[in-house]
Amino acid sequence: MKQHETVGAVDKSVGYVIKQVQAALNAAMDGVLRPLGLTVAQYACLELLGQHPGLSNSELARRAFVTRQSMNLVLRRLQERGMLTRPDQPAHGRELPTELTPAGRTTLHQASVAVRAVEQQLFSPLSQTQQRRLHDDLAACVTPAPTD
Amino acid sequence: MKQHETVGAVDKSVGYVIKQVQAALNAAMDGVLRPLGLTVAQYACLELLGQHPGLSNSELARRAFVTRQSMNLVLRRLQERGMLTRPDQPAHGRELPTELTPAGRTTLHQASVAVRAVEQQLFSPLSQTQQRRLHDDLAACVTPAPTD
DNA sequence: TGCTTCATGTCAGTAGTCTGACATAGTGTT
DNA sequence: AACACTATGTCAGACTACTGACATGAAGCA
Repeated sequence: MKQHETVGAVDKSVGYVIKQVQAALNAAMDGVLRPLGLTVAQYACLELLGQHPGLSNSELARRAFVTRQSMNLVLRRLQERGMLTRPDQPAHGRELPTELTPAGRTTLHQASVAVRAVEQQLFSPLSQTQQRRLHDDLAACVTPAPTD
Repeated sequence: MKQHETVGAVDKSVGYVIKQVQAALNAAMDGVLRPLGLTVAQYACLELLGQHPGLSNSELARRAFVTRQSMNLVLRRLQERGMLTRPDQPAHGRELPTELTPAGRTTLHQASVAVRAVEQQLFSPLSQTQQRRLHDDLAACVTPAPTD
């Protein structure tokens, strides 16, 4: 309704724009994953396991930016659906290394293709060079210090 | 534990790095806002109202990237704590324009200072020029088309 | 005027995530 | 060997956010 408002300070904030892009990406991912019967968290779990087989619950949680308890539920749901397997006995400590089943790999492939397309479309306003620069700038903010 | 793994594909994804930075920012904001008795969503609501007084519930929800229902609860909590006021009768349609109270403005000021410091610290690895470039690149992905 | 369409505010139910807590296994220190 | 410390998996409860639905007010059109 009020389009005549001048651009406020939040729009100048990098944090706000990051949240904006992240929200758009999340909504778009949800749109393509829902028909596949997957939530964004479940997809993240499958993608991580596809690239790093044998990750434990805690490690998956860290890399998906959720708590162990949340990831535990995600794993349980996916295991019930036969998309992954966990050993009954811990191999090393208390860790239960998780592996994808063939069914999980199939679902992951479909989801991965769809998500990749969504991401590509979202960042299409940027050139390949700009996208790489964007990636590196963001990565520099989360890597502690390039002291080595 | 497994540090010898080569960097996987998700780390090359722009979407993943965005999620990573957003998670770090959210955690850091939560850390400084919790002592003030505010959630991130409540802070976002106050900040939006501080910069755009009189926004309606729906408009606040859109700008904070949550649903109307969620923002409705946020407003109710903040109103109970005397930080904002809503008219009993809608002025125009069904919109109830919200305004900050002096108490709300005071709390907002403290929170705003803290959040600004957090953000500044998170993006400190980047120069001012790089931060502006980062902002513009991200903004280009959410603005439909610069055809005009 | 009457009808359609859309947006807003709100209620109820559901699902997902978080916090707090506990037992267990490995590591390091004395 | 004994202890403290850390990390993992898991259970229970509370909280937050979302989906679905409804009534109301405004705007557009026949």
